[in-house]
Amino acid sequence: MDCVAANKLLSWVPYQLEELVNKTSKQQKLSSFFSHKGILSLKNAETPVNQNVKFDAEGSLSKDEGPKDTVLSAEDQVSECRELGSNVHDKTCEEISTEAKFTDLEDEHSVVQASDTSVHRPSYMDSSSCMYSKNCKEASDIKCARASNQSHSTLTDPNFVENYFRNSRLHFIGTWRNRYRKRFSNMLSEVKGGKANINSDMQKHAIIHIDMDCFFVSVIIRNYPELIDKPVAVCHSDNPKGTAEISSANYPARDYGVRAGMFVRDAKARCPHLVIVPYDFEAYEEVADQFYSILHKHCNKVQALSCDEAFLDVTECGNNNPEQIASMIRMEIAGTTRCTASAGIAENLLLARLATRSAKPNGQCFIPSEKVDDYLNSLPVKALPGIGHALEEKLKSRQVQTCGQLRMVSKEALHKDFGTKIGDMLWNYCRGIDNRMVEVVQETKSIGAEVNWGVRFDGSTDCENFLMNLCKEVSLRLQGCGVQGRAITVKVRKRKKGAEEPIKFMGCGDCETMSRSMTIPVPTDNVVSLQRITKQIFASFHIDVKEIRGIGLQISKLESVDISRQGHEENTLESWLTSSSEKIKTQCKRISSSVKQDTGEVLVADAECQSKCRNYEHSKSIYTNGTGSCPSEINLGSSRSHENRTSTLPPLCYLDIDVVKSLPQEIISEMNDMYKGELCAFLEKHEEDGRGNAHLSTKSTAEENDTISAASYQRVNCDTSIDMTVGHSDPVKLNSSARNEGKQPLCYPAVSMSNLAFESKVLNPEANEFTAGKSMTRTPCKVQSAHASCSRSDDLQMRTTNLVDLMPNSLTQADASVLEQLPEDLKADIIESLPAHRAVNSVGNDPIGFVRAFPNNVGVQNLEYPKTHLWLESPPKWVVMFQTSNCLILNIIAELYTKSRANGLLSSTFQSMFSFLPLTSESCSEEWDETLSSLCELLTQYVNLKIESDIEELYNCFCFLKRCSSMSHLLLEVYSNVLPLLQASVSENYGGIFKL
DNA sequence: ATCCTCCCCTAC
DNA sequence: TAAGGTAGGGGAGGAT
Repeated sequence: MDCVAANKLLSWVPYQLEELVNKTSKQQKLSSFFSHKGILSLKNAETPVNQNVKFDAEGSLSKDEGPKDTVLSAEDQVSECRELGSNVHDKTCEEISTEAKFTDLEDEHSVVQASDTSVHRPSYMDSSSCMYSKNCKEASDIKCARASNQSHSTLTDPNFVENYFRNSRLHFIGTWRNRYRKRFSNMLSEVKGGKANINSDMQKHAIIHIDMDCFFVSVIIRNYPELIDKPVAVCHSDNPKGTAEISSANYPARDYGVRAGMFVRDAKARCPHLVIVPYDFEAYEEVADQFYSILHKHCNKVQALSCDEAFLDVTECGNNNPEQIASMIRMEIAGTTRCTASAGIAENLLLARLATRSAKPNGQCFIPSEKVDDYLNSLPVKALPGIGHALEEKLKSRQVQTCGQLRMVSKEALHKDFGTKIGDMLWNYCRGIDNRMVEVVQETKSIGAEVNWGVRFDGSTDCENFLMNLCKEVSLRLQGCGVQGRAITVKVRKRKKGAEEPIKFMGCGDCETMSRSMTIPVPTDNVVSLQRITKQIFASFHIDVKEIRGIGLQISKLESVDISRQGHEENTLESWLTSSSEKIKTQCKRISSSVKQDTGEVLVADAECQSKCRNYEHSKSIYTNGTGSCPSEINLGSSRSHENRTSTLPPLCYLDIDVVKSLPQEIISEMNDMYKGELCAFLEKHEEDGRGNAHLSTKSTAEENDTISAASYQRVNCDTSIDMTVGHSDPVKLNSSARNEGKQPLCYPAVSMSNLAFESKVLNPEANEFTAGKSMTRTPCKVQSAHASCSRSDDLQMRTTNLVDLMPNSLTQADASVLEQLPEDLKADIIESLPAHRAVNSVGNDPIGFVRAFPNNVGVQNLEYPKTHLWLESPPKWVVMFQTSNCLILNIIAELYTKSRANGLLSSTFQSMFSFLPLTSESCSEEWDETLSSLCELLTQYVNLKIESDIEELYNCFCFLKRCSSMSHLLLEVYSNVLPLLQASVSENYGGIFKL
C-alpha cells in the first residue's frame, strides 16, 4: 500500500479513502473516485503564470477527465517529495508502520479540513496526539525568528496579555474579520445601500466560494521558491521535541500526514525533514487585503468568512458564466499574491463550499443542480458545515454517517433529537438545501478576549493584574470597532479536579469552564468600568486563583458609538478644552472670517477617532504595515500624543482668562502643560497688562460665586466639628489657597469621568432605557455577594432574600442611628425589607451589625425602582447607596462609617449631605481610594446631568472635599477631577469658560 | 409565549 | 519550552 499517496488523497478526498486505498494507480484511484461519483464537472483552472512560483503543470485540460489537474498536481507533489532526499522514500516505508497508528487521528482531523486556516480541534482534547515522540534530525532551511529570553507565562511576565495576543495565530484569525470590516467599510456600506432590491426567493443564485490554498504556509514560502515543493509547516517553534502546534502545512507536508494542530514533535516524527517556518502576521494581513481587493473588484456581494476565504454572489455580476468569473479571480489572486486559491461554484452557499473541498488544491469545481443528489448521497455528514465532532458522534450513535442515511430520518425526529434549528439545518443540508444569502454586511454582535494558554497565577495580585490587562485589551478592541456594550461576560477555566499538568507546555489541560455575565443599562467601552465590573463578576466565582487555567472577557449587547459624541466621551480636562475649541471654530467661522488663528484643521471627533484607532493599531503593530514600534503601554488615557493635543486646543487668546484664573492651581498647571508652558506666561502677562479691565470682567462671575458661596458657607458654618480655618468655601479663595499650596502633582486618576455612564441613567429616572429596562431588574442576579450562594438560579428575588438573610437578627444602636440618618424613603425601603422581627427598633449590641446587613459589595440602588440594583465593586467593600429623589444624597456607609464614627470625626452637617463621608486619615487606604473613585465618578455623573438646582449643593460638596485635601491626596484628585466639570456647568450659565 | 443566562458547539 | 482565540448560533431551563 502506498501510504504517501494514500495520505495525500486523504487530505482532499478523505471520505473516499476506503474506496481508494485498494487501487494501485493513483490515476486510477482518482478516475474511479470521480467516475464513481459521476457528477463533478471539475475543470482545470487557467493557471496563472508567475515567474516566482511554479504552479502545477496543467496546460490544456481534457474535459472528460476533469480531475486531471488535481491528479497531476498530486503526483507532482508526491514525486517532488521523493526527490527531496535519498532517505525520504525509505523513511516513508519506515513510517508506514507508524502511520498505521495515526490513522484514526488523521481521519478525525482531516475529514473536513478543506481550508488551510481552518483550525484544528484543540489538542487538549486529543490526548492521543501527544503520545508520539521520536528523535528526529532537524531539517530547517529557515531560521525562525524567535525571542529567546522572553517570559512566557503569567507567572513570570507582567505584560503577558499584551505579548500573548501579539503572537497568537488564533487571535489573528479570530479578530481578522473586525479588522477587515474596518478596512473595507466603504465598500461594505456602499453595497448595503443598494441591497434592498434583491428578491431572493424566486431567483436562482450563482455562488462562488473561494479559499486560498494552505494560506499560512503559502504566504510565507512565496518568497522562498526553493521550498514550494518541500514539506513545509508554520509553527512557533521548530524544537523537534516540543509541544508547539503546527498551524498549517502545505500539501507536500500533508502527504506525510502532517496536520494542523499536531505537535511539532509528532509532525517531525512523521516527516523528519519537515521545514518549519515562523508566522508572519503582517504578510497575512497584506495578502488578505489583496485577496479581498480582488474579490471586491469582481463582485460587489462579498461575504468575508476569514482572512483567506469568502463567498461571492455573482448572480448579478453581468457575466453569466460563474465558472469564468471564478477562474479570472483565481488567476488574478495568483498573479497578485503569488499564492493560489481554489473555488467552488454552485447555486447556494452550502454546495459552493462543498465544491471547494473537491477543487483543492489550486482548482475549481462546479456542482450543477442536477448532480447535487448524487454528490451528497455518500458524503459523510461530518463534511457538512455545522456538523462538528459532537454532532457527528450523536448522529453516529443513531447509525447515521452519510447524508444519504441522514435523509432517511424524518424532520420530526431530527427536531426531537437536535432541536428545531439544528434539526432543520440537518434536514436541509443533507438534501443540498441552503437558503442563506451572501451577507455583505455582518454586524458585530460581541467582542471579547480570552487567554487559555500560559495562565498560571501565584496569587490574587497576579490574577487581578491579568484581569485588568484583559479589560484594557477588550476596551481597546471595543473602541477600535467604535462600539460599546451592555453585557459583560467573564469566563473562567479552572483545572478539573484531579487533572494533571497537561502534556502541552503551559497548556490549560483538562478544565471545567464557567461563565457569568452582568448587564448594565448603558453601554460602555470604558476600561475602568470594565475593570470594576469584571473584578466583581470574577470575585463572584470564589475561585482559587492557583487553579485558574484560562480567563476570558466578552462584551455583548453592542451599540455603535455615535461618532459625533466621541470627542466628548471622556470628560477629561482635555476633551473639555478640545470640545470647546471646536465650538470656537464653528462660531468663529460663522461670526468672522477674518480670524486667522490657527485652530487646527482636524475635526475633533475625527482626531479622537483616529487617535483611538491609531492607538489600537499601534498597540497591535503586527496588523499595521509595521513601521511603528509597539508602545509599552496600552492605555488609552495616557497614550494620546502631545501633538494631537496642541492641534486641537483653542488658542490662548480665546480663553477667558478670568475663568481660567479662577480654576484651581492643579487645573491651571495641567492646562499649562498642555500649552507647553505658555499659559502661565500668558496669565502673568495678562495680569500685568490691565488690572482695571480684568476687574470689570470678573465681576459677574464673582457675583455668581458669591451666591453659591453664601449657601455653602451656611452649611459649612453649621458644622462645628470641622476645622473652619481653611477658607470658607468661597471658590475664589479656595482656588487661590490651592494655588499657593499647589505643589501637589495633579495626576488624573485612573477614573475617567464617563465611566459610569450607566450610573447617570440610574440617577436620571427620565432615561427611557432604564424605566423600560426589563433586564435591569435581573441584573444583579448573577453577581452574588460573598455570602450568597452561587447557584445559577439566583436572581433578583434570591438576591433580595439574601440581603434580608444577611441582616443581623438585631440591630445595634449604631445601626439604628445610621438608619435614622438615611433619607426617609431609603430608610423606609430598608425597613420594609426587614422581616418584622428584625425591625429597626429591635436593637442589639452587635457593633458592626449594620455593616453585615449588606452584602460585601458596593452597590447602587435606585429607590425609584427599588428592585433595581447595580452592584459595582468587588468584595469585600462597602455598600454605597445612591438614591435619587430630586436632590442629591450620597451615602457612604458601612466600614467607612464605622471607622469615622469611631474617631468621632463625622460632621453632622456633612453627614446629612454625604451621610457618612469618611474623614479620618486612617481611612486613606487602598479601600478608601476605591470608594473615593466611585464617589468621584458618581459626582461627576451627577454634574453631567446639569440639574441646576443641585449645582449649588454640589459645589458645596466639592469645596468641602477640597478642605479635606490635606488628609488625603486622593481627595485632592477627586476634587481636581470634578471641579472643572462643575466649573463648566456653572460657567455655562454665563457663557462658558471661553469668552466668545 | 417570550426572554434571559449559561453553556455547548461550530467555523475559521 | 510557547503564544490552546474569536465570534456566532442554538439548546436547556428558569423567570416573567
